[in-house]
Amino acid sequence: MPPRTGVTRDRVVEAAVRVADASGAGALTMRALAEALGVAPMSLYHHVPNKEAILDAAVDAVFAEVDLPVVGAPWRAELRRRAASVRAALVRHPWALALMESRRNPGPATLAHHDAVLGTFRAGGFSLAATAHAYALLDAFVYGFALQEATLAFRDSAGGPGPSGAEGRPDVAAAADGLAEVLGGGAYPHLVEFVGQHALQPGYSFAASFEVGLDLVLDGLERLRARGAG
Amino acid sequence: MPPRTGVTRDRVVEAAVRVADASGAGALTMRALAEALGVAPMSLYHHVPNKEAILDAAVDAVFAEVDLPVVGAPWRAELRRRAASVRAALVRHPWALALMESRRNPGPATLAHHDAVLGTFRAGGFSLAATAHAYALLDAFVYGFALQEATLAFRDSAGGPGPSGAEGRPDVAAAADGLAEVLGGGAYPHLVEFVGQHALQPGYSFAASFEVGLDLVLDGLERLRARGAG
DNA sequence: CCATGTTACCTTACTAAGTAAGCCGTACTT
DNA sequence: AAGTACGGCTTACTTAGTAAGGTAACATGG
Repeated sequence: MPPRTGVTRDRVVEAAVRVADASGAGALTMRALAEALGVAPMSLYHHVPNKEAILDAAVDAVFAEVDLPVVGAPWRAELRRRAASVRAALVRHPWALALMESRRNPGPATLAHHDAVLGTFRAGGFSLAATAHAYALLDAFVYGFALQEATLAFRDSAGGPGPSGAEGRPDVAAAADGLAEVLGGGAYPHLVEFVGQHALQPGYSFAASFEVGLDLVLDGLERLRARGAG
Repeated sequence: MPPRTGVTRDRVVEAAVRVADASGAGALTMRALAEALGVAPMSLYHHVPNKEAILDAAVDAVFAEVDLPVVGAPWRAELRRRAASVRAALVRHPWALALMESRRNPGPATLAHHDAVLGTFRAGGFSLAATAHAYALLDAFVYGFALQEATLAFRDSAGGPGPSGAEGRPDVAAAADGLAEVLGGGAYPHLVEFVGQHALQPGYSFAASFEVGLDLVLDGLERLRARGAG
């Protein structure tokens, strides 16, 4: 059914991102990918050496979506924007984070990304040593936050019109119930307080902590920079 | 050759951790696990419903290794110790982080862990809202840092008297060579500067950034706490 | 204009992994 | 002593990655 307009490496990667977005990383099989392209499974191997290469390229495609900081512009604003952009990309493509961890071969977009960030730090007055610490801290925060969001996320079904078996269930409720059993006993009092009095309250949003944390991190970087320069 | 002393659920989990530690998450198959226990693959299913449950339990086992903060003791020192302990556990069990992301059922050790951290924040004077932001930031940093370490996967020291098997291979050199090809062209100048002038320099250690980042984060938490209280 | 090669795709089949189904011996209960 | 439940075994089905090799359409050079 799909285009059939001839498969290319780029089309394979594009389809891989689409399939993973729609149905999760688990659904990203060579067969599913082939079907999405209207082609037999083994045909993919004429454009890509193996699945690993597809995953490498898919991760790089996600990096390519990130809004790069402008080297030389005020570092704090640039890196703030880029941090939000990275997080947004990882929210759009929740499967990417898990893959990044296992990828060993950075693609061109990934390298360009690192280069821009490093350049922004350096142009902003960070020493090499300070840049190392700063980059480690900033990305630890961004990736770690995204990791937590991914862990909290119950989105296992994504509303694609897939022909796969029905999967939509009250997962949230189920999880909450599951916890309720355990929590009832009086163990974990602080957890109960936190969940009951805060996390399950109407206005609560985990995502709101991103801005707060990011600003604290950027404050820390500024002090690190000042310290290094002094 | 293994014990053969009768399989139990705990033995299965213990063996799962051992296998994953020794050969990575990819090597953790039901068949490999069965062999490690001197048993046929299907025998495992008499003690565990499925592989998912084993992974859930393995993750919980890692949490069980973490040095919990003492609720009521000075929060900064307690949470500093706990952060280092979490990182150490994730370095000992590099496969755990990837699993955590996909686990949906926290075990008792995991719940106790969260409870202790939340309690430490609360007893330290953090409001519920501040606790939410603080916990998100702190764990984003810890997990994100561990994620980066896993990605870099060089584990540069840690210095403990670990009896773990020898692992030294020219992985670093290989990766560096791979990059060198690409970097040669003059693209990525900041990356070249950083790697050449800093990261590949003798004394460099990525792990050293953990302490620096952690202290900056804790400083931030202190300001968050003061702000919330004022 | 045909033989030859190249490209892009296909069919078959092998291997590894998770696990459903059901058999069997041992040991403890009654 | 007989029954029964437990713990382990064997078999076999399903899904996934991919090795091996086949084929049709088009390009090219003699």
